Amino acid sequence: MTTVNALSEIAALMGDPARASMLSLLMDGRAHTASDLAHNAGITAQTASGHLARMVEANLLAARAEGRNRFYRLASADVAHAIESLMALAGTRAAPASKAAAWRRDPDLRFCRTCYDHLAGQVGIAVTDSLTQHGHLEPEGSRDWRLTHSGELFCERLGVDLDTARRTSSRHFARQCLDWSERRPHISGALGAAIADTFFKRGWAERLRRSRTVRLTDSGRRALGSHFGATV
Amino acid sequence: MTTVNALSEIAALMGDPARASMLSLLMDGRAHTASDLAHNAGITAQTASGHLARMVEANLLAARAEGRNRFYRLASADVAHAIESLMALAGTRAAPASKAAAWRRDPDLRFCRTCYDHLAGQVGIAVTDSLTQHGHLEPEGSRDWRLTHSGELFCERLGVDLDTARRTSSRHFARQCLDWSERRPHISGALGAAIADTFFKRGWAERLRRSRTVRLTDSGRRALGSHFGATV
DNA sequence: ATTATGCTTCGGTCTTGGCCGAACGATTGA
DNA sequence: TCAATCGTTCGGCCAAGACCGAAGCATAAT
Repeated sequence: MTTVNALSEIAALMGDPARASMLSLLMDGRAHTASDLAHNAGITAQTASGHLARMVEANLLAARAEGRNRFYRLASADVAHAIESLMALAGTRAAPASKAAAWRRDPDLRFCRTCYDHLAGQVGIAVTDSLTQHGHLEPEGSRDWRLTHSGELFCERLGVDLDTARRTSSRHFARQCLDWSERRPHISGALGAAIADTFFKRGWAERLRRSRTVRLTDSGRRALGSHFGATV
Repeated sequence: MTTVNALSEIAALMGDPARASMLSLLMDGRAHTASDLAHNAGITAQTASGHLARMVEANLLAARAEGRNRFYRLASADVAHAIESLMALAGTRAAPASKAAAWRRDPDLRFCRTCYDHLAGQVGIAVTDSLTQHGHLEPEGSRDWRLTHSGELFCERLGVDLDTARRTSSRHFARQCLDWSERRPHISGALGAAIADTFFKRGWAERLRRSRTVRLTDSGRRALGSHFGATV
């Protein structure tokens, strides 16, 4: 039964503190240089290089060379989701007053963050809820959404790049992603990423330096009200 | 940021081959004795005892003493689902002709297996589909099902112990669980477990020795036709 | 009582693998 | 061409932890 080995190999890769630190940083969905990841994990470049090579080998990460830099990112949304599921599990540990669960109570992280490449937290839920309540989005099956005709018009009015989103055929267009802090689904997939892009491009939200936390700007707060009819 | 430590600690626990082997065995949803788990993992009882204690400490497992035996089981369905997500990730490894992915092609496992404590695979999907198509079950939200009035009558006629299922209030009653082989949701939660129980009690299905594989008996095949209007 | 079985704790061995210093290759800029 | 930067490979050091033998403590069977 090789299923056991496969499980332990993948888990062992995630089980090293240095590698887990790198994976956590990469959970923001962006690509980071090797030295960036090394510094963040508190190890030297040589050591990091070995870790990164092993994770690329195991298809957890993808690497892209650019000049003398080398950028690493999570290999797929599946990897991100597996990491999220482990984090959620870690959060439910019984240890009373466990410090390990402190991050789950981080109010900024619960308010707005990136989940791989789309918006999550209260803001992600607010956007998703607004779209469904206005009939722009409908659940389709148990894991997808369907963008209605009115939804297409709404997105175009907002400046969401639907064409590019549709063109990435290798990827689910509109996916339901379970939000660990809100315990409800928000929108992910190519459409979710395109919507998040719009938020960043129009200055409604900005990523924080070294974390998944996203700050909603004042204009973003206004936009949520005027475009989505939501207050957060 | 302690989220990193939490992630690496949980993953490291799953990352040891012996522990992964135990977890895999426990994925059948049943409780196993310490010696059973030790033998299955190919290690001595002392070593296994240490592993088990650590996993209980981390709330991955729950232990129950019975006579001079000690039974261990997965602590929650969440643990089972996290393991499934890692296994799914391991299955998508690029390695061409990888032996690690062989188990994903096991036809018996795809046909019928236990997923923690309910039925999965083609049979699990067939049961779920039949219930929804006859209006006994309706999707509720993105992660649950609702048992309709006709569904209650149907279950009672079948001999499903709805009272007990309802009484386990600590648990979701009817949950959608994504089937990795069929890529569609089947029914889990207390109701899913009660339905699986019925299949075993009435001799429609039987668990195989040391695996998650479930064999559908001849009477089970007939029952699927007569009660559920399904052929598999 | 005595013996057998299941499980655990303790102590010690040994392998695995993470880590860094040093050296090297590749790319960019002066 | 020379220097600076980023990344990698190599070699050796070292600690974490997986493993087992021996012993102890329950519970159950005779």
